[in-house]
Amino acid sequence: MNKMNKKMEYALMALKHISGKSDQDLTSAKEISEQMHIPFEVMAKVLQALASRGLLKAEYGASGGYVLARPLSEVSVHGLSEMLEGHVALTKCLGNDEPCEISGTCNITSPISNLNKKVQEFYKSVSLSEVLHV
Amino acid sequence: MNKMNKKMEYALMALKHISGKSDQDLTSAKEISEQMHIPFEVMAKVLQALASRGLLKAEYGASGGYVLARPLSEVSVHGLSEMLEGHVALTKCLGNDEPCEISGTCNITSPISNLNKKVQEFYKSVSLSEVLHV
DNA sequence: CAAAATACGATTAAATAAAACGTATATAAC
DNA sequence: GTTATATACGTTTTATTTAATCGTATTTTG
Repeated sequence: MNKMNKKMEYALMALKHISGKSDQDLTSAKEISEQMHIPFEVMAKVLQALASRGLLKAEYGASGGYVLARPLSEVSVHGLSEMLEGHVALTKCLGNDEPCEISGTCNITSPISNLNKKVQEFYKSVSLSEVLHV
Repeated sequence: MNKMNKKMEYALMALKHISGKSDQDLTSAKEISEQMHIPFEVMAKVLQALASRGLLKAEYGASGGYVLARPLSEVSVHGLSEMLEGHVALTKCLGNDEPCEISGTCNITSPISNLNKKVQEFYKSVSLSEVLHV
């Protein structure tokens, strides 16, 4: 129940790291992965995901790297997890892609849906700048 | 990030089922597992866990079963997940049993701890009666 | 052109969760 | 008392999910 995954941890570490630098100072995936002792390939993918969703801006080529594209105060924890994982929900059946095998006899369809909504609202209410103290 | 596990789902289903009956009407693990199409052994363990933590009262023998021991308004979602999983936290490093391999270079120790506290407070604020509409 | 960076699909490995198995114990019905 | 049915609980196996690795392409600086 309710555990954070590595992608999320790595993303928070990277954002904390990047937000401590000036806008002209690019940060490479290698730089973060080495300083934080995180596998390079995994860190790179996390940064790519954040860049493709518009939170970071990527510069190609040698001496390239990433820089913040939006202020962290504008992005919530929920927003970040959506950038990394797409649709986020308490259970698979809420994603409506898979109808769930026991949906015919399930007696908590509505309760789960309501709780899910509450949880999402909570995570939407917490900004990244608040979490990271930046 | 933030997914509910099966134990939790099964527990909510069982509590919803049990709470719809009178205090004299015992509910067996078999009854719930068959009606909800949940593996009997798994359902049985969930009920045992809830009984050992005082949320349910167990009656032995033929015609035995479970009955609510405490009102659901007194127990939170956080409380329920603790009954099923013990210590609950966003990350393993917060459980302080395992010190985490990158703790020396981790730059989000305090942010994670603060976020974890907020999340726990949120889940403590939601009662089971509220979730289950009982 | 060579070096160093992002981009991204595919595969493999590790960790976790879920389910199944086996046995013991308690109690009601007969 | 014997049988049937229930809880109790530790162990093992299987399935699923997550994390990490591999391989290759593209871009840009020097």
